[in-house]
Amino acid sequence: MFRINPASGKAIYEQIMEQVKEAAWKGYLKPGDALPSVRKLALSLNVTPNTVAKAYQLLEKEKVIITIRGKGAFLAENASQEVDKGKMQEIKISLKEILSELRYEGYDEKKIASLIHEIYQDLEG
Amino acid sequence: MFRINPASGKAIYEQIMEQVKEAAWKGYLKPGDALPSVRKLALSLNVTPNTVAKAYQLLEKEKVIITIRGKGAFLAENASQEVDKGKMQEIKISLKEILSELRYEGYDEKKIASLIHEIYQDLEG
Amino acid sequence: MFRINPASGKAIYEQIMEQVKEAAWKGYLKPGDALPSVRKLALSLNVTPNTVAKAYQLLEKEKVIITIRGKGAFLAENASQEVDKGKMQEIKISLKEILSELRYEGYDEKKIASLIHEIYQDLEG
Amino acid sequence: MFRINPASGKAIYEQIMEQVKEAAWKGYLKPGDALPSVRKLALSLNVTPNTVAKAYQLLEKEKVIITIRGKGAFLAENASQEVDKGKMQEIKISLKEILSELRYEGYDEKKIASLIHEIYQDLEG
DNA sequence: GTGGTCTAGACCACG
DNA sequence: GTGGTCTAGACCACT
Repeated sequence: MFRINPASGKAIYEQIMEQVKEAAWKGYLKPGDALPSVRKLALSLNVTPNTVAKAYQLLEKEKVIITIRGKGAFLAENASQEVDKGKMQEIKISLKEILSELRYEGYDEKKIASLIHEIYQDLEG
Repeated sequence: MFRINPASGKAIYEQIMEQVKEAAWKGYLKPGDALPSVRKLALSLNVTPNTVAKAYQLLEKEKVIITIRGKGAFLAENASQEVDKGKMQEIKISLKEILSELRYEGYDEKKIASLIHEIYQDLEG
Repeated sequence: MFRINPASGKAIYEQIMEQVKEAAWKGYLKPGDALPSVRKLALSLNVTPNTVAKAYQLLEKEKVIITIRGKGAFLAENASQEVDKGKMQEIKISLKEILSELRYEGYDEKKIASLIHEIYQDLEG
Repeated sequence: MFRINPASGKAIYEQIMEQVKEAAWKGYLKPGDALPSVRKLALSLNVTPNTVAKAYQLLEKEKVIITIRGKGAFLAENASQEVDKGKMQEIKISLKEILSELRYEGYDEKKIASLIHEIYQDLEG
């Protein structure tokens, strides 16, 4: 269900968090749905349970999931709202960094716009 | 000349690198201009010279500056002229991911273009 | 596993980098293999961990190894597979200069080929 | 007469030494010929006289030139022999390093030989 | 004065 | 345990 890339530079627990959020966001997981147990997910990702547990704890803090002792973790009722809230800000920050890089590579606003157009068309295709 | 924020979460040497690039882009530094010496910048930023040196060495690897032993560091003549192919590909991939996410968020090309414009203006400030 | 010569004139971190590359080339290290940890290698070479870390970080920039926080450093999967274009051009330029000098020394293509062969055999040993 | 590149990474005094040796070797300077004075050369290279003086002193140590107080520096009678002596060893070392790099980039002896051939033909052309 | 390298030690995040 | 970063101080070569 989830995939991680240990060599990506990003912390594994963050990758797990992102994947849960993405699943919630794209509708693969709906409010009330059960998440895989810490142990099972740890096994399937070939990671220590500690790492998965950390991701789940942080997700609960962000009110994306709810954990019930002895039963497991479930997607919160208003998870997608919570997810959306942070998402746009993250996207904007990433976009800002990339634009800054592009600018340094000699791209002015016009060239950037044209690049964006090109990539967007690529997505549609 | 440069400012860093030790509490920003980003490594100091990375912040220095970004500021040099930004100064180059905004024209505060022109090709051939001398950068502040490692020691002086370290003093003014209240950082150890090692940290500044690390930033400068990485900038030299990226061909943003040229350092000459015993003389100092200077903005490279062709800074940002020849676009780094490998880097551009990385940037395009990141951009593609972000655009893809934006589309999920319901952004069409027009809204994306407007968002880009907004962020770009922000960078100029 | 690795040996350095502090009196060789070459920087220690460069020697480490070369030795890793050599081990990769000679097959002592295969893609995915773990490198000795920064601290262990530092101990066995009688160097500070910083020096080893510098070598490893530069090797990662060159995509020779992959480091994973908390796990260690590993030989990259595609080490030496995709040839670095920029680097190849630098190598060719150097080679051209050397061949030019050899020609001045009176070496014709045949003698050069024989010299190359001799040095190459030397490397293998 | 001489050209240096302050950004080449090589020490300037070494570059001057190499250029004198090259001039001797290629016959531009013959035994007994006067070298430019320290001050004049320093001026024309836009370098401090100290740097030129250092190069000349080392060249005298290597018996490539002879300096006479109040008169200047002159190419030694047997300069080209002295020059040749060290030259081949330097070339071999450089060649070894380059072959090592090539090997790491995935070139086996056959590919190296073919590359050498190609570059050699280029020189002839 | 300049940058390049190294040491010895520390703290942090991650697994 | 791992690597990533930073500090404080040292020595060196070069200009």
